[in-house]
Amino acid sequence: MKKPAQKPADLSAKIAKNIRDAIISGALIVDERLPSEADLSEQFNVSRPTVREALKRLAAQSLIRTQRGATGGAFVNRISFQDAYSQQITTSTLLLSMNDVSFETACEARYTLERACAPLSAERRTADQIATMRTEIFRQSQPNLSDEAFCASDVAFHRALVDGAGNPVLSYQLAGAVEAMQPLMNMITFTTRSRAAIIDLHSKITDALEAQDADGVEAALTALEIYTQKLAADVFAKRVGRKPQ
Amino acid sequence: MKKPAQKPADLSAKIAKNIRDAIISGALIVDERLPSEADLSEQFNVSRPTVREALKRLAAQSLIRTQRGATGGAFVNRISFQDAYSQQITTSTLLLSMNDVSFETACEARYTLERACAPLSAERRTADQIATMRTEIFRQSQPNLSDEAFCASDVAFHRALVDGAGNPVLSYQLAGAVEAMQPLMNMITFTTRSRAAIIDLHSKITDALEAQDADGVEAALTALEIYTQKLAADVFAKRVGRKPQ
DNA sequence: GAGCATAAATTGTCTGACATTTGACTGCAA
DNA sequence: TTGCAGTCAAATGTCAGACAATTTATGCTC
Repeated sequence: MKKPAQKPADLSAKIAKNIRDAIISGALIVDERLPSEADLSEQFNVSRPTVREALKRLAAQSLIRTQRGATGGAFVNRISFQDAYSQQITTSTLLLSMNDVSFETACEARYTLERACAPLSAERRTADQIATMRTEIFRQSQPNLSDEAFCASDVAFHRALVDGAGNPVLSYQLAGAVEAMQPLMNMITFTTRSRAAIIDLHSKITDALEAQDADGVEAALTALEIYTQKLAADVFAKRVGRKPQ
Repeated sequence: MKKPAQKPADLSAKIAKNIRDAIISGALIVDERLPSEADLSEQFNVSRPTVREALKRLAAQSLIRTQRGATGGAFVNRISFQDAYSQQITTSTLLLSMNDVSFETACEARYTLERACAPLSAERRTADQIATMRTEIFRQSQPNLSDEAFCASDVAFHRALVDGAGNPVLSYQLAGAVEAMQPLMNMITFTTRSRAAIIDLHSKITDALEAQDADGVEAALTALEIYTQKLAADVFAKRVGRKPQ
């Protein structure tokens, strides 16, 4: 007996929620194999395509992975920091670009969070991280560097600073804040003069970090925030001047 | 002419990536309608179920929404802070529970980020937020409160503190850090004595915030972090004592 | 012109089939 | 017994076609 006229109301979303809750609650543990698609379609009394749509939703959140073949199937995925990074960056980037978040607000959030890392980084930074920062500073000083490349190097510099805190949870949380700012930063055209100012502040930050001077790092970060805000304000003022509407 | 033997290699993932990139790059703007599933299946030369799997992946990330009916279809979704919150909390919670992140590390990250908000909150907190915090403190002082309810109130208290900074980006970033801690916090059994100590510190925080004393807020938060870490250490010590392995 | 019935477009779901992949099994030979 | 090759089976990946449900637009009637 078939039931062709069931209750069409986003069944795949319901099934996805059901399985997701099982994973979050711990009823399904890491690396555990889910029933096969055929079994699931029987359990939930839906067709296999519907089950598959549900599984794809979960796969999009990195909650499961699938594997073909005889011993294949869907397995509960251990979410890696890398997975979480990239997801958060995607979400944060779109959130900023779609919601008319002002440069000012995003910039303030970013530097506020980054300053929070200063004490820990000053205490724990490794020689490798200092070296990375100095490498990026050198790269930033190359005159023929494009604005995009300059921004990318800037991100790498700040990530090294954050990673210096030696706390993966902190690094993860800040990855979104720092990287999501990049598209906004890319709107700024960096002149030779402004690059020099930024590089100078980057050097101050690195020096203070090497000297384990937390207050010095914070002060330089604050100066960098103020300078960045000023640059952005100039850009926007010019745009308004050129295009009143 | 059919091509039954194409190139089976996660077509739905490729299509999803294709559309996702178009959204991120701005080629598809908010509220723009995607082609119908039939059109997409023709464009990408795949079947409709495959297209649907791709769309469900995007829906799981809140990148699109779908609507049935004559003028229905898939539309680029404006990601709300609410959407971003819940996604980030899910990811952060699982990240912590699946990766053996120590209580110590997570707690340090959380309070580090929270302290970062202190200066801004001290400056901008509204009367409403102060009132919310005092309400939660009162709730926490009820003797018959369950541990879970106590933790939930704790989260609400700290969210009010963070929201006091008046920066939605900051609130969004910290939501993950604060809420993801809750399952870890729930492992702690709060005695009457420890609740009293926490409530006392919460009061100190609120008082300092009301007085716009940023240093006072930071100091109280640090004290709270130290006390929380001590509570957790005691719990773990007891467990090890009871269960040697 | 207003109201109602119908049509059309689109997503949601089902069914059945085939392709592909990959581990396991079986049987044979050394 | 061991090693190897071929076959098989289970599972996911994909396709095709169909029907159901929903929502809007259209046209017809009064």
